[in-house]
Amino acid sequence: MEASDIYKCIADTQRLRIINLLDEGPLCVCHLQEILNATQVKMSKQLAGMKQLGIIESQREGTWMIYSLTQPLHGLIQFNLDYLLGATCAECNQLQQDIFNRHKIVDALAKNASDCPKSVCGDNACC
Amino acid sequence: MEASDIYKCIADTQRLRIINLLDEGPLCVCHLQEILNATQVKMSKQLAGMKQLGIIESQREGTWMIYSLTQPLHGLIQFNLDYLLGATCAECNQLQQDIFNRHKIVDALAKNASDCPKSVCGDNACC
DNA sequence: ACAGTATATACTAAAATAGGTATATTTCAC
DNA sequence: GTGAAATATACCTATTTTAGTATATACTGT
Repeated sequence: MEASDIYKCIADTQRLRIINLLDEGPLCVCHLQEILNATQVKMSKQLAGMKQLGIIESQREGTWMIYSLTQPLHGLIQFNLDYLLGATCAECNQLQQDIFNRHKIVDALAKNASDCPKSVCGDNACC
Repeated sequence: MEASDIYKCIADTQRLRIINLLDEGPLCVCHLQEILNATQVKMSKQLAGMKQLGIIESQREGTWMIYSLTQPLHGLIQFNLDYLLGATCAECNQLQQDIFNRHKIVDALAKNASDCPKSVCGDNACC
């Protein structure tokens, strides 16, 4: 994975937002879709591209496909994520907001075990 | 200048190399061309795009057009440049090598005042 | 005014990227 | 094995990006 591949990836705001969300923990496609307000196809294709690059990986859980960041996260990615989360700009604020929305959605899921993949909200002891 | 604009810019290795070279000091188009082994048109167009973004600026000196990084350099750019110069990867090594070549070329210029824009090699007291 | 050097731009073609619609695959519950 | 849910893929089109050829512009020295 070359530096330029990483920059190409995070140059797209939505891909950057995906990385940011997964940095908080694994998520399945439909929840990413919901938080980012994206279509299923677009999300699936972006995830496929990022997986091909090796930035993320997936693991099936029933009908859900759970995506997570490949560990250890490439230093350059972590570096930029940290920078952006500490900075002030339209995109940076969006990243913060996404994390907030992520918690809201995962918490809501935690109340309904059947909507809740273990690896997403297992910590919330909901399923 | 949004973060994504910056990433899009440095996602191209040659544009990243231009930024790296200019971080050492101003250079004119033809010397960038020489160091990066690029055609005149390609170089001119890349510089125009980066200037439009506000990352670099230009100043005429006779028939030469001298390009330099707009100060202060955007934190995100400086941040990534520092990271890459301290890391080990194909692209990172290239950046180091470019700086080495830059010195060689500027030093050679310093021996022939007529080839040497003041703002490029003025420090070498050649022109 | 003219020739030469450095750089920029117009125009065009090729290539890469992105997004949509329709369809396929995988798994589960019954 | 059938139907429903979640996800992936094939195929097509629109948009963006890139790079080349030819030409224009700006400046200098004569």
